[in-house]
Amino acid sequence: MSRPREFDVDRALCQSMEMFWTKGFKSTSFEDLTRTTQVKKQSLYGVFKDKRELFLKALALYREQSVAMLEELASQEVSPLQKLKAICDAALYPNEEAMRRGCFMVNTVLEFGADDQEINREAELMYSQVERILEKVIRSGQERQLITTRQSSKELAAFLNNALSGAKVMEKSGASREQIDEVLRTTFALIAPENAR
Amino acid sequence: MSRPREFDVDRALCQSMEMFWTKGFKSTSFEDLTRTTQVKKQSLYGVFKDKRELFLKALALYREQSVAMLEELASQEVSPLQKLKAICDAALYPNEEAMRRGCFMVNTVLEFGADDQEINREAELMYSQVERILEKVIRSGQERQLITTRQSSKELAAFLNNALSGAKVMEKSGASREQIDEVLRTTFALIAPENAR
DNA sequence: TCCGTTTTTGACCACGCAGTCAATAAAGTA
DNA sequence: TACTTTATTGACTGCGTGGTCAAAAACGGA
Repeated sequence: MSRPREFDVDRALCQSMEMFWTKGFKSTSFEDLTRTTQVKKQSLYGVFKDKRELFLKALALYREQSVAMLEELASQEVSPLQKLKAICDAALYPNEEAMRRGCFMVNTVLEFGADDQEINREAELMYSQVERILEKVIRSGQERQLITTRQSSKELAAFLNNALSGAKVMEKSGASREQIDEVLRTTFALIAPENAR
Repeated sequence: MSRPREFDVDRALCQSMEMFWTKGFKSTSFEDLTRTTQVKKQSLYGVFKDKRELFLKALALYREQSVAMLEELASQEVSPLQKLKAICDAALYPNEEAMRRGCFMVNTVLEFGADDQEINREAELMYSQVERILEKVIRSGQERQLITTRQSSKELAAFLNNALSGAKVMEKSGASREQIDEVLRTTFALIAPENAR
């Protein structure tokens, strides 16, 4: 009936995500996108309304991938504290380049600010999903008496998530992994003074 | 000898800082700057080499002002824990608009990323100055047995500073003050379980 | 083989941007 | 008052940008 599309939309979206993650929204030009995706401008516009829609789709993809990775880790058969540590590691260092790029969601929230509702809806979604995962693991740690501070699992999850945000800022500002890990060690030591190794 | 300058450089720098703080580097156009400062383009160029130099000066000014404010708070005659709380409050809510703008330094680090050495030198300077202040207060809290966790003052200062970074991200992402304060309460409760009210 | 539909392609446009130029104005000095 | 020096002013420039247009190409169906 008609000419079929020659490029893989998911692939292009994924590559665009990498680009936006690395350079941010404003600093990524459409030419950057056509170069990395090898898809011509008009073909992208045929699928995505404009640069912003492509960005929002890329951001949602990032959230889905990240949350899926953390959920996977939370379902492993290790102790709750080890799970928490693994989740933090994965959130901060999901792959090789992440140290330079930081967290796409944090970068984005900071770039767009408090006024952009669509962006902030996405960010809140990620925050709540990550906190839900953290809370579940923390609760199981409390049930096994590994975490005995008097705070609720919800409070601790929000607290830990916040510490992660801070670490993601450090990451982007070029702090060494050792510096970041020291902060994280302190954080864990405060949550589980007896059992944080 | 020659015609004297008509505008106040410090005043223009301060106004530029507000602008950059609100909109970031890339999103602030030179026209934004000439409008808020009421100084014509060429006059600004007469004092500052280019937009970037003006930005760097504004960033340094922000750091100086912020650190001075925190130092002032640290020298008040109240208990160390109250001091810490006051410092955190001042770091997060230095004035009315800060909730929307977040922290200029965190915003900047996230905008420029790990590659910009000049920016990161400035950020590291602020980090180290703030941590030095925090550490001093924490140490006095330890000496008075108000803080009895086993971590060193240096570790706790880095940890607290990191929690502040996280809170600054929440701030910029439009979280409510109540949400932020809850995280901060948890943070203080973990540092000083007995004495954090 | 021809037609209708949709993708592809590259040229194109209007705009906002940082930074520059050259003419003019204003001060101090002699 | 004339001269030197610097600040001011507004017009200008070149570039990169997101987004559009219209022609050409490729496919499926008849």
